[in-house]
Amino acid sequence: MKLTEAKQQFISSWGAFGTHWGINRTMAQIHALLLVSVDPITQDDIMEQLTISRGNVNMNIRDLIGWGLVERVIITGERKEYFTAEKDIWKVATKIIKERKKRELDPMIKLLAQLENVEGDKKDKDIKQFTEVIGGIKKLGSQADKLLDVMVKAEENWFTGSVLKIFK
Amino acid sequence: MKLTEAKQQFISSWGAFGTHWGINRTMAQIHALLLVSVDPITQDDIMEQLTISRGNVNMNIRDLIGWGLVERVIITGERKEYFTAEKDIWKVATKIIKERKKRELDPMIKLLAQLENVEGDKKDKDIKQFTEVIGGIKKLGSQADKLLDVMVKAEENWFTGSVLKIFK
DNA sequence: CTGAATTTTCAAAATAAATTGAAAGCTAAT
DNA sequence: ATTAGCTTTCAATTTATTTTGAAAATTCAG
Repeated sequence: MKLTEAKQQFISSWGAFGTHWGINRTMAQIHALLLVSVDPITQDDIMEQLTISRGNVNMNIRDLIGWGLVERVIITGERKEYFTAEKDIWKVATKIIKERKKRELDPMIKLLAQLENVEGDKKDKDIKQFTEVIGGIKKLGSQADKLLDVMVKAEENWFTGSVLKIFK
Repeated sequence: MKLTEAKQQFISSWGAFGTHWGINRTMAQIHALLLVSVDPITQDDIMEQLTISRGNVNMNIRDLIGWGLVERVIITGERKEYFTAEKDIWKVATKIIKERKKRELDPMIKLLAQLENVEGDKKDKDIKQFTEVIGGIKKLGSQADKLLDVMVKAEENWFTGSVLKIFK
């Protein structure tokens, strides 16, 4: 496979994968394009390469910047803004984990904690089952939360090493 | 908060969370309803409680069964089918992990492996950067894959224990 | 300050995804 | 073999999400 074809394939597949994870297809594609672009590129470059509108590029780029995955680059002498993506995949992963944890996992745990305090007789069959299920999810969520915290703070080789160690 | 209100809250929030993870809102709500229902319930019960159509319930229930999260229950003497959800959250989590790994992570790693074999001079700047990025994602994906494999095979207390151990 | 270049916004349009409901398909009892 | 009771399917509709593109806002050079 040729490089151009491979890049194209990567961009389109990355977009498809994104949709399975609650990520907008175009955002994932823009991210993919920036990942495989050696030098910073402009909004016009992105519009052209992915054949999407200016507004679309602009909104998604800002989202990606919000996720800390892309940043603006000022090129002296140039009027236009250039963009570049973080290429270190471990950093990309930790940023995504950190952000999703904050946006989704943390609020969920908070909600579950509230639901656990349902009023009524704790010995009642229905209440018992409800608090057990909610408590179980909360516990699992908190555990995952802690694990992800450790991962985010750790170095990539910690991840690699620990996993391999588990296998002996 | 009263039990009925808490259940309602859980169902609607669980549905909302689902959408952030690429899961259809209604499927998540049906799952939530089954999680907090002590006894098995019928399609009609679900239709009524969530005010959704028969077809919708049927399709999503079948999907949930496909994920191994819900199962049919035959109640002797009853003509209707009843449904019940796995209540052990650890089992729920491992089933979801196993299934998403198979459906999404594994194919992604396979694709990346193909893209790594892009033809051309490995010293070429563009090719080098491309294979580095793809290789990095593949490595991270494989590592995650292995970690998830271990988790799925392990017991819940392994997860809890290991995490706590990391904290010393 | 002026205006050309560029970025941002957002209502409207297009597209994609979820939902309905009625018809068709089963199944089990008689 | 018939049929009532229940389940499944899927084309049509509704709803939700994404995308567009032109206008407004911003930026910066002269």
